[in-house]
Amino acid sequence: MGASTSTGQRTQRAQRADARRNVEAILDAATRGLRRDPNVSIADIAAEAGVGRITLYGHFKTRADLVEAVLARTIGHAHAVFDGLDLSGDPVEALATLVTSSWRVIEQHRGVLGAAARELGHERIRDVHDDILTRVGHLVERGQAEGVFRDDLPGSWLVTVILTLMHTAAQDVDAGRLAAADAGLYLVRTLVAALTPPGSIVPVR
Amino acid sequence: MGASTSTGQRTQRAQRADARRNVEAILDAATRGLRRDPNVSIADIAAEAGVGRITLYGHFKTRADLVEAVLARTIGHAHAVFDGLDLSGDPVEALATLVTSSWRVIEQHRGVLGAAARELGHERIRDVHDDILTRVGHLVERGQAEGVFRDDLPGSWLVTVILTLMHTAAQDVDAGRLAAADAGLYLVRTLVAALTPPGSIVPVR
DNA sequence: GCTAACTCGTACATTCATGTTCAAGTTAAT
DNA sequence: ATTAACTTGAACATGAATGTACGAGTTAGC
Repeated sequence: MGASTSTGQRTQRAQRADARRNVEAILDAATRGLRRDPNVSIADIAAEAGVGRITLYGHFKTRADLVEAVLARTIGHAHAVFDGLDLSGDPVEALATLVTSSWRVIEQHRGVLGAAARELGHERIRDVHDDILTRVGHLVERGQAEGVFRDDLPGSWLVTVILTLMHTAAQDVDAGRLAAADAGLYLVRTLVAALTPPGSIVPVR
Repeated sequence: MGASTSTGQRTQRAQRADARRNVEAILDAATRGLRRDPNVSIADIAAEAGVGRITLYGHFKTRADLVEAVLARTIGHAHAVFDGLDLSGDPVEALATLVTSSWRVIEQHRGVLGAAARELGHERIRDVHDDILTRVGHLVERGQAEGVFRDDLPGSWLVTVILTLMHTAAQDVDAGRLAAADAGLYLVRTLVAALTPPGSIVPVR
């Protein structure tokens, strides 16, 4: 990471507390800024973080370094959320759990990934994005195999529908068009219905 | 429009054929470029249109003029498609008609709107976007009133779901992840199921 | 054939963003 | 109290994009 080194790299004292606070503030500001506008300037990020541009450059050598750090942190968050999910058992319940727990993370994830792709190239993010696709894909396949999810449409399309609507719900919440408290419920109802096999009854939730 | 004047503005002959061809080529290139990257440069647009940058500036005084022209043309196309749709009768069939006929237009529309919003401001596009929202909204309301669309979710959310998935399907087609021939069918199946009231059977299509 | 519309590359001015350098003040940690 | 880590604005260099100006060649339409 482009930020100042930890004790491991120098045999002196660890990074100062105000430096650590500033690094987090910069990463927070960069995350918000990049999702809003992938071309957000370094000056704007620094201003929103409440630090000088020079200070930002003290922690991140280049813009690409900063974006890389944002990407790494975002991926870490996403993995933390997904690793904590129990997606075994009834696929419909697992889908509800997945959707309710991760719609926020998905939106951050895709927003940052989009910005990072422009900055760092698609290669850098392909493998990390695939991880989430794979997890959701396995759930969809399991549901299709058990006959509780429709199999007249390919799993890849259903995965796209799931991720896209989670992203959309989060954007609507950010835009004030949807209450955060409603997002999970709306998503679960919409997606469970969308995945219900033709000829079957849409579950009441 | 920022392009060269028609006969109406000067009492000389109409715009030359090669000039009209170039204007269309520029608008086509700008539409593609803006959807790909809202910050696409004037130089790139001109190159893709196969004209000189100076020629482009001969037809459009500024970048904002060009974006405005792209917006106007895109809106015109969308209206032409929507005006030609018969959305009366069975709401489920009407939804299928809407989706099958306009997923391509929706993607163009939203891509250009997004780019135009950054360039021209959100005010300029609010009223044009509302028209399509209104038409889709009326269909959703009719379906809810007739009991064939779920009413445990607000119409505004269902409209968002419809438009978002059409946009997504078109993006997947552009990206090669989805065959164009499959897009309409996948969308219809997914959306009809998503809108089926809980406790009802998902229609087989 | 004539002529005005149309086209063009190069050069230029301006603006903005990135990244670097400088000296010096502030402050966290010992 | 000390000191090294951390912070800072201004100035600067570089590159990229927008928009303008120039003279001149091309061509569509009459």
